[in-house]
Amino acid sequence: MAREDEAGLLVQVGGKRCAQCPLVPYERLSQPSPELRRWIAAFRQGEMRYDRGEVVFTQGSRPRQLYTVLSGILMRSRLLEDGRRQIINFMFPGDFIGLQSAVDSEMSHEVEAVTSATLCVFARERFFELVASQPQLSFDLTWLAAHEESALEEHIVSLGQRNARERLAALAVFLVQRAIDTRLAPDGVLAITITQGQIADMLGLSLVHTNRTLQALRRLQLVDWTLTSIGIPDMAAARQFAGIDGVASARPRPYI
Amino acid sequence: MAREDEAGLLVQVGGKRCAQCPLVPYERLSQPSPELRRWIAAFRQGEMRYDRGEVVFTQGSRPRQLYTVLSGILMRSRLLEDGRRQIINFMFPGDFIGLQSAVDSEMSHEVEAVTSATLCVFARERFFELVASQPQLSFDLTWLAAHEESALEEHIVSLGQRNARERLAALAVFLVQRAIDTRLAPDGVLAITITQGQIADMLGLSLVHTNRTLQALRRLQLVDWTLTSIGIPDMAAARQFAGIDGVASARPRPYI
DNA sequence: CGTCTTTTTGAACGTTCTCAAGGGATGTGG
DNA sequence: CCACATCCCTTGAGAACGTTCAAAAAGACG
Repeated sequence: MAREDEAGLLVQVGGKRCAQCPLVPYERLSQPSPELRRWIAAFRQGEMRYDRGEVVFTQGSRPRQLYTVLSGILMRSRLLEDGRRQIINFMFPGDFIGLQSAVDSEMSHEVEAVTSATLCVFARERFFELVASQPQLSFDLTWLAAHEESALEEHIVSLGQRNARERLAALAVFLVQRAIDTRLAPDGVLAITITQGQIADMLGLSLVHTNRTLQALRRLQLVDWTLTSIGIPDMAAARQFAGIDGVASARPRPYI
Repeated sequence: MAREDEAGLLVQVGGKRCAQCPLVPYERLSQPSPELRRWIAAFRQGEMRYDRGEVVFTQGSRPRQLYTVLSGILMRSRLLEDGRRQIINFMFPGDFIGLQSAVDSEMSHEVEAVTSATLCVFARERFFELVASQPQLSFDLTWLAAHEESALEEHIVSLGQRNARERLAALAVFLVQRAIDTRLAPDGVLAITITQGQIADMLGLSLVHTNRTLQALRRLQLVDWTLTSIGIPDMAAARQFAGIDGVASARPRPYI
């Protein structure tokens, strides 16, 4: 069921053209210049499609591709030798995948699709060329890296300082907010299939305790989280409960 | 006692010349080309020196400078409204400070000196210019961002999956290893003053439990951690105990 | 309809937290 | 040089939070 890690096999060159890139209509993304779009079109290898559960690349591998999420949601997680796993973060449309492989080191994590997803594929070898010729692109890459770092910080704060209820609420807020920002939840409800086992692996809790905590939050009417969707009846109340400062990024996400 | 956040006040332009940059002799850093060094010399504003406990910039600020660590160790931490704080990571010579301010957003954390430290100061406004003219530099920046991300991942794994003893051991290994890599602990002992309260804030543990866990590790002869230094009698045993896979980065750290 | 996955519940146990107090080291001013 | 303040470390004890083991119920899927 797992897809090949190696290049080429599933690349569908000449799928949708860049002219119909699904990211461009996102008004919250900064629009690339026509010239930048020509460059990107020339560099991209094609698109790949993954179904829920399929692995994009494994921990320890050195993929020859870099990816941008065109649609869908993915997650990256780190596996321990004894079988435990820690989910690091989720990835949404516009996110860049493979920062580490861009600089030629082993991936410290694996990436797998959470919903069906399409990725835009670039050749790793041409990364330097791309960055050298398009300084706007390296600036955007820095932007994405800085914001990813900020997201990981927030996760660290959750794991280090928040109790189980606060962690659950913070995760729900984070996911729904990102979904709203990327137009995946126009009505404030995110359709995504996440098992309680996955939540537990994200938040560093046991499955049993995750279940009980989730029930408690449901009883408090703070989150409406089922196997297939996440809803937050009162976003302000949920943020307050989780202890999240209302910091929204002013600048629109860049387009890569 | 806290230093001004504003530009200029404490900048010592014309301190040590770049020709004597303390980072260059590190054989584990990739050496910059003569041309790159000329560029860097032209862009840098000067050096700043901080003593233990002094704050480089605060959470929520928008510093007009970017920094590279020339010597010393710093930490960045995120403060919650109720006074709790979570230490995110430590920074060592060669690290870049201010990725977020490079792309013009608010800093999500504060940075403070843990030992006395000197930083190399650059103007934020000229960041784009620098990246555009020196593609090698944006590549190096990407390298640093990717490795910082990896370090944060490891921290997330600690907080999510490891118990108190394992966390303590993992942190000791991480700090000593980074110190060895940056030549701050030639004999394998790192001279750094870290209180148990700071350890607790890094690992998401209470001060009391941190203290008891530290004693347990001392009894097990796994770490030799006092207020002013960290030693690891048997590195392999400590790594094993903490559950750290022995992954060393092949490529030398870049020089920025 | 049967199988597999996911959720739910109970109960005992263990880790970690909180509260409270004392002790040691260092520094400062009288 | 002593008295006092401050900062950090240490110890005890009860309570809270979260884990583990075990089993059953509820959904999802072919």
